[in-house]
Amino acid sequence: MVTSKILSNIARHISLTDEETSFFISLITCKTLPKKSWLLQADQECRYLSYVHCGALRSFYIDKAGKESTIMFAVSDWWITDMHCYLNNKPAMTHIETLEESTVLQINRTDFDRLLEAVPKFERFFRILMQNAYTREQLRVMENLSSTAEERYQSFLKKYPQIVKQVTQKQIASYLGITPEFLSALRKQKN
Amino acid sequence: MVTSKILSNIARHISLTDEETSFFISLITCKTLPKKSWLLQADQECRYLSYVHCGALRSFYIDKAGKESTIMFAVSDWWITDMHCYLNNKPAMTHIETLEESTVLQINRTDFDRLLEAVPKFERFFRILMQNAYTREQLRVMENLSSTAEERYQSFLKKYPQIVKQVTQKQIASYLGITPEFLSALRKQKN
DNA sequence: TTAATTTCTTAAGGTACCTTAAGTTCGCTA
DNA sequence: TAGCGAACTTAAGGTACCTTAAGAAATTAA
Repeated sequence: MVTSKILSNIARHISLTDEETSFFISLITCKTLPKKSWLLQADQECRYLSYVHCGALRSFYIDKAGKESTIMFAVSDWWITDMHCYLNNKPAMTHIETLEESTVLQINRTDFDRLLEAVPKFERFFRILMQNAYTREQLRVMENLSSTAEERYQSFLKKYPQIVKQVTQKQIASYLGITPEFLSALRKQKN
Repeated sequence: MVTSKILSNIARHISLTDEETSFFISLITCKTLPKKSWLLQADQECRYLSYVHCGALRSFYIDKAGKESTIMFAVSDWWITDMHCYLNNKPAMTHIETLEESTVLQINRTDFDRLLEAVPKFERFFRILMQNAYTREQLRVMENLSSTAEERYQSFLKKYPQIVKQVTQKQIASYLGITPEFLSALRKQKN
């Protein structure tokens, strides 16, 4: 199992002893999924918080009308789950699919609690992770409220140049909250 | 200074010793602001994280075109700040105004760090606070992407019945991302 | 390589929501 | 208690973005 990447992700915010490191590693499991497979489906129990070692994933919501809305993309070194349902033990509201072959390191809910209890430093780590996730979502809400589709698209290109390379326009459109047809029209008029 | 409310807010997630409690209290300051005053203005340094003891506040963003977008409302027992700028010591992007006379308990950035260092239990407290804020924002993004204005308005009424009583329709409209005129039209057709 | 599938594009017609502007009601302050 | 400014309403005309449908291009499967 490849753990150096996840350990340096963690080391960005907290320092672990060797013992703490091995304990953490004992709690995570590695999973490799082929392209276009499910990491999670709506209504399933959301068992895992996943760190993306490599690959690309997308979480999305399907409303009653059947329309997909992309909640987030996760590429190498990102964390992904249906956070609300993972933390509150509720059936998942979202789907998570692989966009290419992906390897993830996972921790289940019980072990997550054990980890926080045994190594309180992880409270700090996840506080910072949640903090960043919160402010990122808040900025996204602000942008959705105050910008046009064109501006949001330009901002997405600028903010996530790596993701742009790994996902389709249809998926970007559903992240921006517009139709693929309209995104296509926007792209045409700019170039 | 009235501290029982903020202490039971904290006690919902962590238990403090008497000593920890007094240390925490030594770090917070109390401020009462009249109606229609500023807790924060854009471009100012964002010094404080504020707990709303009583009253009602609103944080909002003003874009280049001068349009206001409401980011959040905070009534009694909520926490509010420009989180991104508070945590990263950047000039505020948002404004926070009182909608009525309000009393807030505040902690400045330096003391926030001292608190987390001296009483690591607060890492847990703020992890949970950030977690909840994150999942709330994520649900809002989902709703903004997948629902009509009418649906978002109904959902707002249901989710925040207390807030509805304390804010104007113009402010609700700017939270939903629609014009007050359109909100007025929506309300007409339903009743 | 071809066939099948999916993505991307184009275009015409439609709708949700906006802008402007005016009138009405509400809530302050004099 | 009147008068002023803000909030709310109404309505007409406008625009950003959607829906549908079809064809072209790219990707995948065989």
